[in-house]
This record gives sequence, C-alpha cells and structure tokens, in this order.
Amino acid sequence: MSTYQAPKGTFDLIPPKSATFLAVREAMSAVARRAGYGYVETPAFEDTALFKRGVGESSDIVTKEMYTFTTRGGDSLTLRPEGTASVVRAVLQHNLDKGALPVKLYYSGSYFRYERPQKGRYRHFSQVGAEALGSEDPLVDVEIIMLAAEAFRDLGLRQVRLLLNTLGDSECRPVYRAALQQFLRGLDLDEDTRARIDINPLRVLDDKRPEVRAQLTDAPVIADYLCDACKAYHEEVRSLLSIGGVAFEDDPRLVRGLDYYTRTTFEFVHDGLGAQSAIGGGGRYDGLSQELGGPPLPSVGWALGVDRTVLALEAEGVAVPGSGRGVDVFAVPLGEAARHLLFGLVQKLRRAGVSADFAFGGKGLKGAMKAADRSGARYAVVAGERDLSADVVQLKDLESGEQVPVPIDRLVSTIKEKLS
RNA sequence: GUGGGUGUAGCUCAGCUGGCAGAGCGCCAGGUUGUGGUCCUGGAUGUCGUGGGUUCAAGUCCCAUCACUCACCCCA
Repeated sequence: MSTYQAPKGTFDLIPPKSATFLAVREAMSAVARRAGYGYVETPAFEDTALFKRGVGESSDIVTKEMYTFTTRGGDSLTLRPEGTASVVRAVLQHNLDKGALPVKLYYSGSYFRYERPQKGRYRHFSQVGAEALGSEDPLVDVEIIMLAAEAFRDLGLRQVRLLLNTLGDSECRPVYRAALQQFLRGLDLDEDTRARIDINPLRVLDDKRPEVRAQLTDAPVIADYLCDACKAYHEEVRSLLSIGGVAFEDDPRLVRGLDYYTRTTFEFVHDGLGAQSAIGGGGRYDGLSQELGGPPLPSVGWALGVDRTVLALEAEGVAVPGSGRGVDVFAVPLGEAARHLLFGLVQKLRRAGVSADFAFGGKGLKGAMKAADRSGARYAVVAGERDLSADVVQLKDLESGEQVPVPIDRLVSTIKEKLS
C-alpha cells in the first residue's frame, strides 16, 4: 500500500491484463480501418456548451455526470463524456462535410463521467468509436452495425446479442412522445420519474425497477407511431441486416441515454457483466449537426466500451490472441565479459526485429534462467567465459530444453531463421 | 443522491461462542560452485483499513470514520 491510490472510479492498466486492453482497442480499430474509416483524435475536453447542446440538456450525463471546470481565463470546459459531439464539432470546424460524403472516422480514447462506480462503470473509461457522417442510406447503418458485430466476433466473444430499435424522426417522434407522456401520467410513479415524463419520457421505458416495469407492459410502442418514411427506413435496415447474416432482436423499449438519436438505435449487450450489460451501442443522429449550428448532416455511429468488452471476455473465459506474448529471446550472461557481449547482442537482435530482454542485476545463473523462463521467451542465449573463448554462445530452446552452441557472428541469423 | 457487502502477508482468502497472527499461491535462498519450467528443504514479509470504546485480554464485540465493491437512479 502506498500513500496515494488511483481516484475513485478509475483503475490502472498493468501487465499482463493491459495487453488485453490493447488488443481489444486494436481489434475494434482494425475493423473500422479495414472499412475505410480514418483516424480522428479530438481534445479530451471541450467547451461545456458543446456537450450541453450536443448530448442534450435533459440527459443525465449533462445534468449530473459531467466533469466541468473553469479555466483561469474564465471559460467553462468539460472532460468529454462521450465522443460523437466532439467528432461532429471537428467535422464542421474543418469543413469535412464539404467534401466527399459520407465522412468516415474512427477514434479511440478516454471518456469521463462523474458517477458512482460499479462493475463495468467507471469515472474514467475507454471507448472506440466510429462515425459515418453525411449519408442517409440504410446501408450505412448496416455497415456500421456489421463492423461492431465483426469486432466482437474477431475478439472471440460469442454471447453477444444485438438489440435494435428505431426512435423515429422529427415528424413522428413528437406524436409518439405525447402518447407516451399521456400513458405515463396515469401511472403510479415516484417524483423523479414523474419529472422525467416531461423532460425525456422515452427514458422511463428503460427503468429497471420491477414496480415500474410492471406498469410499463401496456405502454405504447414507437413502432405504432412511425411515419411512412421512418417505417420504410427501418424495414430496410432490418432486411439488410438479415440478408447480411447479422442476428438481431427487435427491442421496442431500447432507448438510449443521449438525446440526439433519431431512427436507428442499437445496443450490443452481453450477459455476464452484472448490471452494466451494454458493451457497445449507437445509432443514427440526423439532427445533431444542425443542433450544433451546422448544415443538415444525417449520420450514424457507435461507441464500443473497451473496459466492458474486457469484462465480457473474462466472463466468457476467452483469451485474446496475441495478448499474452513475451519476448522472443532472453539473454543470460555469466560474468562481466559476457554481460557486455550479450548486452550488445541483445541490441543487434532488437535491430533485426527480434524482441529480446536481458538478465539485469547480476543475478546468479539460476536466478537469471528463472527470469528467462518467466519472460515467456522461446529461446535463451547463455554465455560465460568458456563460450567466449570459443567465440560461441549457447542457444537454448526453452520449450524443449535443447541447447546448442552457435558462433557469435551467426546468432542473429540463426535465431531469425528459427523464429520464422 | 440511495441501499447492501467487504477490508487480515505481494495475491486469493481462513481465523468458531473474545485467549500467542494462519494457509495456499507468489517471492528469495539452497539442494545443482554453468542452466529455467517438475520435485525437496529452508527463509523473509503484517500499524489485522483508521480512530475511539467495552474487557484481565479484541482480528473477533460496540461506535465512528475512510476505502473498496455490488446494486438502484442513469449509462458504454
């Protein structure tokens, strides 16, 4: 124990688990890159007003979860609670929307929300996101969803379910919203929930309390209120997903926490994470650009939770490929002359693209071999006075235990050959 | 903001109705003065989260406090 520890709701990523996090980030990023999405990186903080406007004043994120601070100059800034608002801001700021559409971008980074931590919910968390901006084409929705499904599949997750819904648009949603409000007002609800009826009634559908859920069974569903355009759009998305072989479940109760979503919304959930079952989610946000002062820019995107995906992998007992690798070679010197020679050979190996480590600290041979073993190296290079005077080093295969002398000037080529 | 659970060795945890601080794993050393992963032997490491109280005596009981954790509201 030390005097200091990581702040509440945060955690350190340390080996060996940190390798899994890297692998998850990489797998998620890779599917986006393969599909022509370019990397975008925006600041970790933005003008507070961007999130208030973008995420929505009525969302809980804005009302109670933002890390907001005032600069010396008097500006109000906020650590980003999510990625989409920042990306849309960047696209508009740099006029990317004036070029070829859709603009396809992906990102990977840290996000911040001030909440009570629990399993899968942290104050500092990690997401990989992808956004396709400026195209109102059901195939884009489908591409986005398929990419996320592919990322989870590449990682080896099996128990992932895709939930799908539509939230309608500016034409039909208000009608549904009014009907829902009327229904909700007739229920027996606590004060906070009653307040939400006026602010964002859709979110009441998401309540998990049994006494609330019981009353929601006969709630009106959006499907009955969709306008023709939204209905057609949603049917198209559904049928394209089916043609593409992507399994999904219609979930008319699926509402998301951010105010900007329109039409397609979806969530990837995993059973086995505890209460925080969503490992990724997203949807279409056709009105967000205009909300932020830009032109109409119908867009769709997702964010996948890196931390939660790691939890899901653990729950399934899946080992991520490539996350447990050590170095290729470990050097074990005996005596001062060998220390200098082997240290030099380690540099040569590294320059040749072979990962290599070294027994530092003048350990005894036994201790150094132990270190070699723990490093996960495939080969150990051992050398002492005897070998040096013969211009060789001992190359030991740590799996088979076989050991052969190799001339010093042929070590790098010999190892490269064996590793290929 | 609300409710539950847990704080004992580096890690995972045991420790009964109060009576000398424990195990497994890991770590270090030796068995093997030039060879790891198996095996054997030995060793080190604790303000029992913190502060107070009850008691002859507190890891154990009581109070407070802090931390962690799970869940609710809500969300990736």
